[in-house]
Amino acid sequence: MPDLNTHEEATRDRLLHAAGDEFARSGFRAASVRSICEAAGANVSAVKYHFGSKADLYLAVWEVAAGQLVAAEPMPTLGQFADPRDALRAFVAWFMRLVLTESVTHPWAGRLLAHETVEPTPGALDAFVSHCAGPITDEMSRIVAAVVGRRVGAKTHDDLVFAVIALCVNPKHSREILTKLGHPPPETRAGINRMASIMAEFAISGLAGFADEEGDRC
Amino acid sequence: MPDLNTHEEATRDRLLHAAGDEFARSGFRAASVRSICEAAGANVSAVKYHFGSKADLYLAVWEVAAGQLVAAEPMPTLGQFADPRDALRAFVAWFMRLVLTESVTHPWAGRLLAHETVEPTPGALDAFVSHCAGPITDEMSRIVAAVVGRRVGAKTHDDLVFAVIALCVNPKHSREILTKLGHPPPETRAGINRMASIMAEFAISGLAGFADEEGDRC
DNA sequence: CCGGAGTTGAAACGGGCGTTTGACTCCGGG
DNA sequence: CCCGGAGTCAAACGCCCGTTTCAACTCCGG
Repeated sequence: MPDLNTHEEATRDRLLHAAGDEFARSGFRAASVRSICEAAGANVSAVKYHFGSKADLYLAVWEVAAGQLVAAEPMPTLGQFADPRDALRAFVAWFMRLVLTESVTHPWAGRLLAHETVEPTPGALDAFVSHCAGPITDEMSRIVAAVVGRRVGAKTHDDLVFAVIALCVNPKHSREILTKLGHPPPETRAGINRMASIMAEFAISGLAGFADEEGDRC
Repeated sequence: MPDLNTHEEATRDRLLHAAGDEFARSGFRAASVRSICEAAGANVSAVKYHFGSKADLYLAVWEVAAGQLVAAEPMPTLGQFADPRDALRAFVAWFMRLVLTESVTHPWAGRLLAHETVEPTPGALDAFVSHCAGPITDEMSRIVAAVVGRRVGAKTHDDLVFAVIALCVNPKHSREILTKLGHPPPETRAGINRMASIMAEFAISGLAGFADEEGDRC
């Protein structure tokens, strides 16, 4: 019997942590119960015993991830900044750190969100939307509205919101092809912040074009 | 025996078309040989007989897709436009139509590209990069450089190129979650063009911010 | 009529998956 | 002392996958 964790961490907790790492790295579908259990040093039947099924284990991971999320650095909100553009800068940096940081100690939520976005898990989609994607999208929507200032159509507004979100999450979605093309996404905190500031300025200027009609010349 | 296509279209061609549709819809991994053969009205062993394996069938589909791509409307290039911003507008619209149009008669390449970007197929990645992703990225790079005008760092330049690409492909990658959030990507040609024009203006203004240092005010 | 090449068909193979089973150990309480 | 629940384990189940086998069929020149 491996005594390394016998009383330090129960099988249930080891499974939860191994599953969180695996799901955050590979997504629900690509992660396998066997590899999770191997990483946790547990038997495959322990998943059924402690959680019920792979899907239930995934939901349990989501609960932990939500807790990590609020425990880690909080989501910046529009009200905290005098200039809405500063809010957008802070939000983009926060979001990209959340999605791109691969460290084991980092909250799983951002990477889980990235996987769910590309390949939703039917049973977990609603919880994911209401607890994670929804709040992030709502705050981004408020910030975009404040930056644009002018009234734009609802459809156009949503397009712009998801355009900014696209700038943040695309490096994660396209990680492998970007690496193949010689432009791998940043991994360090400094590198992520650097890219985030570029994306934020790009977004601010882009949104400004919708604030003053056709303001690309002046 | 189903006489609907007995001599109209050989089994090999039926397989190729069914596979193209399935791969374009679901990607390589999610598409199954059995469902492709069912759609083609062929036996599973026909894949081995005519192509060798699922991976070889996929490569054959890529060859057809490349042919469809050049046969359909050609990729806009920088040199065709007096104003590089018009080139970017045309390119974004062309790219988004390529990626988002789900019609059966539409070239498979754009949707295959979207799937390969998110989840590369090891054996096909090199061919995909050199024949599809590479040329598109290169042309986008030239257009971005022309729109920005000013010399920016190579890293920043690449970030901006992939930012514009992200604006084009993200609606495809995030289709299901966007639909869940009440903002489904456009399906019709008119809807795609409308969204493309918004993304293009967003990109043009965003790039302009890098052309004149901090030109978000004037 | 024949025979072989080209093609198709049903069935099975081997492997990975999530899940389930049933026996085993351990341990506190009647 | 025995009991019974908690936890763990190896093994197997059923399913789907890509692949393979091999018999049967079609077609056509000799």
